Amino acid sequence: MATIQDVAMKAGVSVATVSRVINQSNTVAPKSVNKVRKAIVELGYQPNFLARDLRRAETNRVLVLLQSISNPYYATIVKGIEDVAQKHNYSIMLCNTDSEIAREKNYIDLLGKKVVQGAIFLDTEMSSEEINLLEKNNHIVFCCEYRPGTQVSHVMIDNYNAARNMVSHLISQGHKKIALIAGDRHLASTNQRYQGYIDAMSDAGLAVEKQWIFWSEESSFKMGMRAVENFLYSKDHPTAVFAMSDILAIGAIRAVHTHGFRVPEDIAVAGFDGIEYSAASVPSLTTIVQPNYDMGGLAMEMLIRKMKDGERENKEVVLEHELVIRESTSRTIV
Amino acid sequence: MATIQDVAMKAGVSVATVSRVINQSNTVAPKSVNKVRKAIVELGYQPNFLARDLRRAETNRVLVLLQSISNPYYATIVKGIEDVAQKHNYSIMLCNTDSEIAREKNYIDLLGKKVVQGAIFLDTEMSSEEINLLEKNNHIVFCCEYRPGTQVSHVMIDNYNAARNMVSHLISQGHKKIALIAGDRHLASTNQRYQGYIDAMSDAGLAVEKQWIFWSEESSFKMGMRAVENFLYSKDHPTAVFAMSDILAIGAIRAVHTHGFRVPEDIAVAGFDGIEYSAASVPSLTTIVQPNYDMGGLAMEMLIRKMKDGERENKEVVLEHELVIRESTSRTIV
DNA sequence: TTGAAAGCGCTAACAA
DNA sequence: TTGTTAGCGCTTTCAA
Repeated sequence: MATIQDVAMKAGVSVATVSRVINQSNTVAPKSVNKVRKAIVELGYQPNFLARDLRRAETNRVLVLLQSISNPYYATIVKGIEDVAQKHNYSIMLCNTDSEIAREKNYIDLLGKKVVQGAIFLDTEMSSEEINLLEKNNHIVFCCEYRPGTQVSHVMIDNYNAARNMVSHLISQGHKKIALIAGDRHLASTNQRYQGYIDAMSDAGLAVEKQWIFWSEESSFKMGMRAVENFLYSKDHPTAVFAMSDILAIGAIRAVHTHGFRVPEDIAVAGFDGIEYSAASVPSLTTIVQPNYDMGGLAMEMLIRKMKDGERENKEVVLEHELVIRESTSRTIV
Repeated sequence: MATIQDVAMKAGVSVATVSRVINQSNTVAPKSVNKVRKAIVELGYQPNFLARDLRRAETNRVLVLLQSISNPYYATIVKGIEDVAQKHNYSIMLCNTDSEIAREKNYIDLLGKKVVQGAIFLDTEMSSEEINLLEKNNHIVFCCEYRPGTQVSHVMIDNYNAARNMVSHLISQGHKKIALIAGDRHLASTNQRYQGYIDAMSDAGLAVEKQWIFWSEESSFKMGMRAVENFLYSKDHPTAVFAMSDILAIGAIRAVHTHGFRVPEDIAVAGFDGIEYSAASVPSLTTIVQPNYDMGGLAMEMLIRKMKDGERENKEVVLEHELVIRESTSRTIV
């Protein structure tokens, strides 16, 4: 384990000079640069980042907190974050919280412990008070989600109008009885989408039956299936289902099939998010495509401005969504 | 930003005593413990881990390298790794390489730079020489995969027999013309599965046509679709397709449908991995379920033994797989 | 253009 | 039971 001392010794210069070479200072004589380079190669030297980071009081590392990487929705967002991070010489620590508060707390502590310089939340179990407190002393940004009652930068789509668009589409296909598979009530996006659904229905003069709404804390195939089983055997059952995530929607499609009905002929199903699988499922899934890559990238850029330029202001950035109509809601296509 | 100095000052003790309290040494007088605890709370002190890690020359952090979190196959493995890591007080750094050698190199350098103490590879672009070199000076373990020609601990299933089982199942369903969608040729698992396919066919006295084998470097829906399009319009087209991953298989199913054929009636499709989708797809997918959670956990345990106990020996651990038959290959079920 | 030396915040050996 | 102090490996200021 060669240290900078060893390199200095071998090259016959001081550690300061070695440090200058490593950090591309241009005040080192070419001859010295060569000697140092040679010594570095010969010793297989790599600088100890713990020492460097301690000394510089910066790690160029940020935390990215998500519920679980098993949710494909996150994949593209993370790619956007990573690409921007890399461009600015930051690296990211991806952390699965599994929605466990203790696990999340552990990771968040990495901020106070100086292991990371900032954090992007794709998801959190913290209360709005905790979030506001955290924001006071740390650089944080929310991506694709945020907690109502907090003042923290975030980048999102217009979830209210996206949901409205989707429900209007279903109505335009002739549906009058439209069920909703809703997500976690604590999330802003859930509430906004819920309101979009309610308003679209009421604007069309359609009633919303309580038994058509299924609340699912968790976005999983299983919950999508369970929701459909709930609807199918209720009296006056819905002819269309709007799920707040593609995963829920795909579970819903599966359950409709399992029970011997067809999508979209018997029941139409629509999702939300635009994950890759939405295009590959059978039938392909009508969904709201979120600009996930860009949202991730923008969130990272906002975070970098906070960390580098000390920007204190918190902003809301809203990006465009897109309604993509596919087989699962199309009466004309099989 | 309170430091240990500040706490010592406030509590009226030395930094050593504060350090002892933080690290649960039981040689501190209860009265001192209380004073220190109080000061810590009042100052909102958190130890600087960069300093601690530098001093201790350990970070209790390990690297987990994978190609992309968008592959749901990794989700359960990572969960297994994380749970074991947490139990032993390690935390993991999850890194997407995107199969880019430069990005991978960057992450691997974190070993030499002392940011992490070990690494688990779910995937790598490195050559066997590079891997062997890396293993000399670092603690590394391969999980669910390995590179032939390397001497590195790894945990896997018996890919050869798993593939054989699957192809035999297809043959038992009456198929004689069975196509293969193969993965990245550099991976051991690909070669083993390939050989299993070849041997199962030849044991049954069945011919393997060259045009029935589609090599796909990448495990994506798109490649699964492309493969099927290739097969569909070849003369003497196959009646069954064995894909080396569930993602490829689901893409294949999608393409069969798109072209107006049915699964499994016209073409049966089998996958490999046992990802969550495999049960939720329409039709549900016959696949080889790998014990992903256990494989991840075991890999982490092997790594911990190397890091903590300095175990040098490299082992191969082989776990059981399971053939799960579902709709996509079943003639009896619709 | 270079080197000496201070010091980042912590742990741990040693002495008291 | 406690405090003093060296030092982990690096960067950076200051002086030469």
